[in-house]
Amino acid sequence: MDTIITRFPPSPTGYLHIGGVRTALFNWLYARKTKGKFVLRIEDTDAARSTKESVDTILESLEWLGIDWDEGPYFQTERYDIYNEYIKKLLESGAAYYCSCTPDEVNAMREEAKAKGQKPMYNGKCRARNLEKADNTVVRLKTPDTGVTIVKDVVKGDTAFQNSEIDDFIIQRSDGSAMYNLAVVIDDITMGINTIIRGDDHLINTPKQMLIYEALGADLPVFGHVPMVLGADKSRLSKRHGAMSVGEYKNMGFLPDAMINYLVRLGWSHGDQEFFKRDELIEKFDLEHLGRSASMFDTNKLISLNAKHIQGTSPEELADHLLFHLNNLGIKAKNDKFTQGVIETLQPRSKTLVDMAKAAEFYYLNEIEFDEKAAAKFLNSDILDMLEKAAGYIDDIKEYNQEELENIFKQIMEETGLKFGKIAQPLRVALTGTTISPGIFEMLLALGREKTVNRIKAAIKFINA
RNA sequence: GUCCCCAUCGUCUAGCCUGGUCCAGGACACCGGCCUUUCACGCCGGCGACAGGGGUUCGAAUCCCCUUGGGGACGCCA
Repeated sequence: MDTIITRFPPSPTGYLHIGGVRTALFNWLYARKTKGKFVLRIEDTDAARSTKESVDTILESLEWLGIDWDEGPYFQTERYDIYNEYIKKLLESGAAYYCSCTPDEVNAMREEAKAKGQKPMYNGKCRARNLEKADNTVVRLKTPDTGVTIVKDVVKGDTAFQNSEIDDFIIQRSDGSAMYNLAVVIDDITMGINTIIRGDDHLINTPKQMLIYEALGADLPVFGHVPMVLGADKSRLSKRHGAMSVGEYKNMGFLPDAMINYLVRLGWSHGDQEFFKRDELIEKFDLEHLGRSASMFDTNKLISLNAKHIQGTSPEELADHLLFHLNNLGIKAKNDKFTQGVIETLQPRSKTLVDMAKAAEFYYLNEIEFDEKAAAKFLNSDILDMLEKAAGYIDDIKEYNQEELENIFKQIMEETGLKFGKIAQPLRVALTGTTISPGIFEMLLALGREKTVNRIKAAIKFINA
């Protein structure tokens, strides 16, 4: 087989949503897996709705997800000359013709067809009129009246469409611009796209597009129509289902790798495996195991996968992503040993990076603010002696490591007669302000000796006040 | 209205193509327990599905038909 060339063609009429990302992912994965090429094309022929901002956010989202492209972005609005060239060919060969019917007239035709219990269609009125180009003429493709067009689809199998169900659709508007179905086909032909994975809302467009390939004598690509992603109520994903854009998921503290893992797994499977690292996805992805039925977006599953990715990613790499969320909390941190140590203590107990950033906050504070209940329960004069000892011993040890710290705890337990829990919990409040934190030793280590001692002293002051 | 697609636990899915190893496996969520210095992680267990009806067959989640349900498309949008 020749080099696989896939593409992702978003229209810049809004942010990049989850369903779009998923099809982008399938195409990207397939290209990467086969060492092929992945082309990015912006379908901006709808002048009224396309915006530069949308293009920017789409590009940003793809970059955040780590979906890179080998060619493009191409813009359809810059390719009108190419489309016109092909439209001219189609006109010359008689495969297309000018039509002067007004929108009102065409509407009437549709109503008429509907009344007869048929699919609403243009009736081919201008087909044999041999009209010349004029101000208000559009160009239509002459489609066959009989026979069937069979879409061979790698995920759905064969689907036959009666040609009588396909009307002479418009390929060029009266203002001279190309319509979607034509632009897509011309682009795919000229860009050498040979594998097209897209949402199954396009399945109905496919026979139309095949007719254009045929009229041009071009080779057909491989088609694969994947089911759409539905909201939790089984309806089409829309704003009322909450977060839709990729950027929102970034803000909610999801890792790009988790996002990718979840989205690919939604509609594709590799036996029972749920967790995939990025490279593993590229290695194992295939077209054979794409599902045929629509699936619903489940945030819970995304969250759990995110937690697993947080656990399975190095602190150093995690830090790059966490800094963004720390910054959102007003914490200026760097990707250094300290932050990496902090992360290590938080990895098993964070489901999102937002959780992690919040839980990490106390490490960076200069002064701890004590939770009222926690302080009332644990910071009282009974433990003054213990805190004094802790501050002193910790300050004195030669090596600030787990072994030494454990020894100190043993010593304090002996000297005070307190059980481990009676020491750990007040200390926890002294150091973090609350009763909830990572394990006492790992936290002590991540905090560092200086902060630890200072905080214990501050707690002593607090009790004495 | 017409055409098209789809149908396994609440959700994501394995199994379906190449019928028997499936009184249907995994994961998320939920519930219980264990572990334990708090919170988590982890571990163990539980709950829970082949949409319905007809065929074909010795045998069907798997093949065929119908019904029902869900989704999509019918634009000088993409």
